[in-house]
Amino acid sequence: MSAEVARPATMIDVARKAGVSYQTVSRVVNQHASVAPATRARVLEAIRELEYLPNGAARNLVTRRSRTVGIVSFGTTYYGPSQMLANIEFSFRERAYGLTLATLTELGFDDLQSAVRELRSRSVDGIVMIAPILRVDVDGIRRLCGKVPFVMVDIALGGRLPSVLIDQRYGGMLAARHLLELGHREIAEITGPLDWSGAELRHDGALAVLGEAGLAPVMSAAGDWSAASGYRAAARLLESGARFTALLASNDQMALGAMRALRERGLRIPEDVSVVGFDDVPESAYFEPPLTTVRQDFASLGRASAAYLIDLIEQGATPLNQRVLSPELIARSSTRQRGVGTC
Amino acid sequence: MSAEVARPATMIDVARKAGVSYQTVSRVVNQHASVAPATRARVLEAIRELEYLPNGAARNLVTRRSRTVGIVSFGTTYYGPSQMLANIEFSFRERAYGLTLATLTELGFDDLQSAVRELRSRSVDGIVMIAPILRVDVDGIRRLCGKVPFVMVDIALGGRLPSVLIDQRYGGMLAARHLLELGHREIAEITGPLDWSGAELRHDGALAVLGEAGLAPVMSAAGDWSAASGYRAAARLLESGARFTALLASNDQMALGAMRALRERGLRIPEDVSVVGFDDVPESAYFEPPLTTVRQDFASLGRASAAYLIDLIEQGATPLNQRVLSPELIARSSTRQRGVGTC
DNA sequence: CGGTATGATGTGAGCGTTCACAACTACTCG
DNA sequence: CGAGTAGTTGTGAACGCTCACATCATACCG
Repeated sequence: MSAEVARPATMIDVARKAGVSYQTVSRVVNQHASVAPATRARVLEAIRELEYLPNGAARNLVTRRSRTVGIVSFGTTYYGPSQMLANIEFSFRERAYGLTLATLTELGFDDLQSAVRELRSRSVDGIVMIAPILRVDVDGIRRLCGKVPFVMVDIALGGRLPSVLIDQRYGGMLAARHLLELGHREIAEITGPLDWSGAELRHDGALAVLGEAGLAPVMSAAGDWSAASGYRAAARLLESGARFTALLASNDQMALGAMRALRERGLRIPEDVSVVGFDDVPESAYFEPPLTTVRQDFASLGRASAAYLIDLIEQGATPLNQRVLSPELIARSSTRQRGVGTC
Repeated sequence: MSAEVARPATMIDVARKAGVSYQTVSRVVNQHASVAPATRARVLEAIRELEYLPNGAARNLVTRRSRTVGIVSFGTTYYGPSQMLANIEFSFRERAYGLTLATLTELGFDDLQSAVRELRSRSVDGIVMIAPILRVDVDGIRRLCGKVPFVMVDIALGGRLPSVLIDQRYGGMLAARHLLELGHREIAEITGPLDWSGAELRHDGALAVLGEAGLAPVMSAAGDWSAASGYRAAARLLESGARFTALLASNDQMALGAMRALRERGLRIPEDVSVVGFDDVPESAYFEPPLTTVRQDFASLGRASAAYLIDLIEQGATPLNQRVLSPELIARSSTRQRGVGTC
């Protein structure tokens, strides 16, 4: 009998239909106790008939909470960031938090600032930053977030801000140590773009381990994470005339590109050159040859980040700290004892 | 002199500070014309000092718009979905739309329904569904979305719902035709999980082309998109004793896994077996050998989806239709004329 | 059986904004 | 010089919900 209204049904419409007050409807919707079973049933029926959907904006306005977290991310077309995003997202969903995205187009503080502002104006309950920027203005970020709890992902800040990360410096060390243990002394390196903190840290770790052994990379070239850039970097390395028996690539894609470049010059892997990657993308076990690499467990990272932020949101202040996960060396066939040819 | 308040500043605080009415502040914030330059300056100054941030919830409540679109996605750890998500996201950001995510954990209508409900209660202005589900309940989805405009991405519905897609069936045809042109007659196939519409369509396209030539795949095995599953599928193919000179894989990762399995059995690519992939992941040019594949242009797909949905949001009803992009065959070294050995 | 705890429901107010409208300048022009 | 007009500012109401409190009935206790 009632005319089909253009507006979506409101709580008052439901209340009228069910013959109760709007407050009772609110109680049913929010699963409050003290609603008589019969009343609840009547209300639920009205909700169904009117296709009532609670208006989140109104609710946020009055409660000042949204059960939504904001994610600031960067470079989500790359494997690492996209995996972090997907896993973090999944973990929040499990805990019934909604997600709002703010992707940066470049790695600068200005972009970061407007992203955080936007998220805050959407009244998120917390913020996750997957922003692998190198120079972090610790106080700037704290000021930016104000009272909104936040967690930095994948960035080493020595506990100066709440953060969850995989120790990439250690990963770089693992890779370098592996090559040293195999007897390599002439080691070349393909780094990622050095304004990414991950790239810097991996490089740093490798450098430290080589340094301890009184060594240094025979040469270093920077790529942009892509296989194509790995190919070009390796080509540059070879053309420079540098001699090396092992190559450290800062991610698996660049390692793949580099292996192709090496092979095209008639170098065999691992007989002539050992190659180590980073990330352990699911494909790397199927490369030719299967790639020795450093695994990063993005699923655990996602879970840990979500758990940490939810703690911050729901328990309030915790002692400021960082949670660190360790990467792991996965030895496959792209590395071998120095100077040992095919059997 | 004023006490530092716990609450974030509101429009009224700003108004008081600037000695104007809240409405004037609103005008400044929303860049309305007819505000005297001097007043505007005073207001902006007050905003800066109080670190005022507009409350999005309040704004949404009264305007019934949020300049936010919801994205329903699935399988964002996979290459295709993650690229679609990243590119769609980027395109919306360019047009100053915020994004809210709802990821499905499984491909069912129930999950889809609760995802859409959640997005609607967050009062999104529109919805993008990257849900490569096979069976789509067209009316169900239309009912679910109600008055909220939406666009389906990457799913062929024959124009029954607004959709943007890459013609994957045609992609399957391209791959198969390429192999036929090279003289192959015994063709095996590794499909994706057949409850993904993309997997089904690629398979379908290939089947159609082979059928026209009076052929059919000598054997078919299903994978789950991963390189590991491609490896296992190829192993199954080989163990079955089936003879084939070419292999059609439904994505590049499975092709990679398959190539490894073939090589382990002593088969050379492309001399003994030609292999075609699908997607053209950036790495596939660096596989061993570089992979012939079917390219999908996810950036264009993202742009087209965003543009379409924004049209729908801002212009209102357009003639129901679908926008179709064509994939493209990228011939590399993993395919070759049948029966022509190494030179 | 009066008084009190308990459960179920309703009422008023306010969250921070925008919209529609009103009102007040100061200027222009015949 | 008075009417008209454009530009600038202010006022009241409403958006849909939750919170704090008030109210009412029912049950329980000695």
